[in-house]
Amino acid sequence: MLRLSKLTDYATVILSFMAKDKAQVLAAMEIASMTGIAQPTVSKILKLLVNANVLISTRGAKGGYALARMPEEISVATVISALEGPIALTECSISHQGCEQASGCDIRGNWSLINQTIHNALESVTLADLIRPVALPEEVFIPVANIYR
Amino acid sequence: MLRLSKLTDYATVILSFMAKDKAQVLAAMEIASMTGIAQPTVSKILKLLVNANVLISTRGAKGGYALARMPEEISVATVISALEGPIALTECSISHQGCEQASGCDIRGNWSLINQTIHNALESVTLADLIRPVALPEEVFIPVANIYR
DNA sequence: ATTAAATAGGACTAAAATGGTCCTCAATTA
DNA sequence: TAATTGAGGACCATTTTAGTCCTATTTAAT
Repeated sequence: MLRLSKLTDYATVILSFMAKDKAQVLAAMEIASMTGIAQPTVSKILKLLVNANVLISTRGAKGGYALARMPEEISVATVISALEGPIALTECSISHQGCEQASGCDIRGNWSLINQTIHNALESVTLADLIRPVALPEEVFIPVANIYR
Repeated sequence: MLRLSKLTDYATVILSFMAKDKAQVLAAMEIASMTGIAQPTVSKILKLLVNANVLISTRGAKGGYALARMPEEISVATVISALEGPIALTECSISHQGCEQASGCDIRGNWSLINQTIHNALESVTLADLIRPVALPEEVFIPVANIYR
């Protein structure tokens, strides 16, 4: 489905919450209770975001997590790769190693163009964009079956 | 990793092969031996592509599969959704049903913009583009660890 | 100093998705 | 009628993902 993992989805919810909250430092437990996501899961996600330099953590009592920079400076691409690793549609996009043996492999080189396009799209959207309220048009409910045609 | 499934990857290889081959109709077994992909797997993929109206099948002796239309008319988006279902990064992109209870859900509406962008990117690339030989720059080998930064 | 509150790091388990194979039925040609 | 080929779906093994938990480390407050 070319879909994001659940954890990535949670991460955007958590980050959006943090970006909107005026408090600078929030403990994992606070975030968990505010977002309704289980605390161990929240902690797991926060750790990954710290490793990716999206968040800064403070240990010890009164510790917690804070955004490492302004929401405008945090792209969706960064968040996705923090949770899921590099954004690459095919294995070949990471490295062409060992692809030469497949008879159709020369074709796949063109995937890099597609990858680049998608990466650019995700890079251009920031956390600030995500929290900006959009007037969504009236929701139209479409049964999933219909989407498959 | 936001990556395509292996089957989708195979599908592009198979379709590229078919687009380049002058024969109009190819049996699953022929395709399997030419591409090096196991025959049962090839069959599975071909069936999915028929259901998505990307291929046309002919049963019986001398039967096989042929492209339903010109390579220029077959988008990568079509191929991906044939194999993996609708292209939607988040569940909410398919339907917002039941999202209202989450405190951060109003944020996710903006995902639809991202989805649209990516969908457009994939829609704009066709099978014809995939088989067009590209002069790929000298491959630079980057250890995966470095990509994670 | 000691205690309590937090994060860091990683092991572990259960559930879900994926990849891959196989079997039976239907259609077509020779 | 026999041989060839696709249709459809069941099935299983493997991998991935989600989620939890445990132990160590760090810091603040008393």
